[in-house]
Amino acid sequence: MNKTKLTLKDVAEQLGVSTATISNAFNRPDQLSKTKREEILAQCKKIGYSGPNKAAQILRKGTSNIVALVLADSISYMVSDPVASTFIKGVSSTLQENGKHLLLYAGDSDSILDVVDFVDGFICYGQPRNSNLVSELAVSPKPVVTVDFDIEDKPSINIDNEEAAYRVASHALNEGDNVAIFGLRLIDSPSTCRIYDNPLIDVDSSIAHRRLDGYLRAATEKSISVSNERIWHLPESDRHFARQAAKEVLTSSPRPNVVLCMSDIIALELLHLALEMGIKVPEELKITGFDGIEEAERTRPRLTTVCQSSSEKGVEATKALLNQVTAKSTLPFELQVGDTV
Amino acid sequence: MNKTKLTLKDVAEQLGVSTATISNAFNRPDQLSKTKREEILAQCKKIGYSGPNKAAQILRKGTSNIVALVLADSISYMVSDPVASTFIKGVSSTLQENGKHLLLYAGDSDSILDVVDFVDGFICYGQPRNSNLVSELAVSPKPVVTVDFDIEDKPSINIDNEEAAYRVASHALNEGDNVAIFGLRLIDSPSTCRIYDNPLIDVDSSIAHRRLDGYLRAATEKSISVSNERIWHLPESDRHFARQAAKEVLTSSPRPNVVLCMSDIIALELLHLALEMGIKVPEELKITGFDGIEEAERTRPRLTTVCQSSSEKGVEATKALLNQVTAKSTLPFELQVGDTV
DNA sequence: CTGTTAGCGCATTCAC
DNA sequence: GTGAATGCGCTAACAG
Repeated sequence: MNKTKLTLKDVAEQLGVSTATISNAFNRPDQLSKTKREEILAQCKKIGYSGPNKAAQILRKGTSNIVALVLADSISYMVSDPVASTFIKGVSSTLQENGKHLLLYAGDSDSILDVVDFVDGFICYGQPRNSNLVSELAVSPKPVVTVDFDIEDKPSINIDNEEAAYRVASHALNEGDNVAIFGLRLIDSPSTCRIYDNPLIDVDSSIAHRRLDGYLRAATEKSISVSNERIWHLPESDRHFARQAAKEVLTSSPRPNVVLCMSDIIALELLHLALEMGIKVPEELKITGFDGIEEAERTRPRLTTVCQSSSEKGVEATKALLNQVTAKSTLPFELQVGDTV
Repeated sequence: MNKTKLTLKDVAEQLGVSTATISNAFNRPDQLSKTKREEILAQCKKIGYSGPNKAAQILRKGTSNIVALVLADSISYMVSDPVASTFIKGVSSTLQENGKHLLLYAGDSDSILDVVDFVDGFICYGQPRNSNLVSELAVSPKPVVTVDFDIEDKPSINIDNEEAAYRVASHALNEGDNVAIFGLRLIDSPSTCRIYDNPLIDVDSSIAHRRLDGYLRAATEKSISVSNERIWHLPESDRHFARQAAKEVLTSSPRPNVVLCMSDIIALELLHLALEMGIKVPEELKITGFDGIEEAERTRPRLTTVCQSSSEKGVEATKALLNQVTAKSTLPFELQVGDTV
């Protein structure tokens, strides 16, 4: 048992060969004979040398096999969100297949600078809460792939949110409907509220605004107008925020007969509260969701929603990063008709 | 705009000071005057130098601020499990507070050797599916903290699983009861089944066997015997596995009037199926869970279970790692009486 | 308080 | 196929 950790140099001395030979045995099999290589590896194993030091390799090679997944929010929040965790699944399984490691990075961190030097690239899932990260990613020397939002000149994975929202809303709406919308992060407020005349945030870049565009396009086509006091802002796709909005909307008068929700989580919360209150769905209240999470499939009545495959997004984003793809790509979505419309 | 990335040496030259001064300005404020330091930092900012290269620091200092969280299973599975994701929350928030980064590591990986050189330590949550990892962690030169299982001589965070199981079972059981148990990973099988005479796995180290001990102690005290055909094995705490076990147990004859479940997820699935089948809970069927997840609090009737704070486990494990604690510690649990017993 | 120097452990030239 | 030399970018020790 050696007390101090073996280095490549130690091993080379012990085996009576040069350091390059040991290095090649581990990294470049073509540089030496098969028998010699295997002999060396066997010897190394015997003396307890498990290969070149990774920290040194990172410096020397400039690659670490570590990919940073930058989340929109704190890790705490994202990891319990079913949509985000499904995305993480897709990323992690693809990384694992390719021998890469996953570093989880919070979107409310100050900066990516303290990892940019040693990670091989970034997957950025949703617009980070700290917009500083976006600027840093934009000029990062390491590859970046964004998902559910865009950075100029960087590859991205998206669905057509406007069209998806339009499709589900078109399915739900009829002329004369009284419509409310549960939106996500539309204005700059930490709590659930109607948007009224508050300034909208990230109108150009946020998917929430694309979805809103789609909803409103469908409404307009049916000659329905939706005023700003019928549009709720929820800071997160979270059932607690949703519950409050649901209470407000279901006790408002006149009560809307359609509520378009920007996520399944908030749609389900509304659905539950409506049923508790004895409101008939869809006869008295129609509800649409967004995402297509598993819980929505299990719930009765089944939620009408737009399915996007979050895990596939994760897979595609990871592949795009690993293969140095530079194009932006748009994934398909699917209208899923349930019982709530 | 410099095309090639600036190094500390470049900067030192440009500013006309030595490399050590630049290094000290960033790393050891006490080594130079405040004014000089601030002047240097300002200059660096101006020329676009954001600090010493982290990859080089990792090699030089031997620390990276990266902590690996080794999960029991694939990341895919763990990230959607509410108990695990709550644990991850605790870990990630504590790491973030301390400026550390989180590397997620799958328990079905081949080896920890490809990260051991550059991470600062390991938190191991549950016994990794690949037992090889346990051997490697046992001799790791980097600090290790285990949670929900033990490695000799390494600090750990646990609850008293035997006692917790005993307590909830004692609450549920009455003399003459017909008892079934839904256990986790009791035998080596990838599918739901009764354990019969199959060889039990990890009897000494697994928390599932401690819980089983507790259940059986409570049963024995009430003069109840539980045969091996009344004990189910589920490979994971997953609703799909649970559904199958639930079907089996609810259609078995004589049907048990108490089912002790080793997780809330599987208890809830059993509860749902029982209600679908028109079985009255708790009159005809009593159910206990384990963990105390949020969904169990929301569900009606409320599940009787044992609450353990997974997020606190995460916090404590992280603190133990960062503070180099060496003692094993046991966290409290709490019996949560609901409506299902 | 500041500058010089010697590695951290390795991979890659380039000669042989 | 192999071995010696250079430096990846930095920090800690030391000398001034």
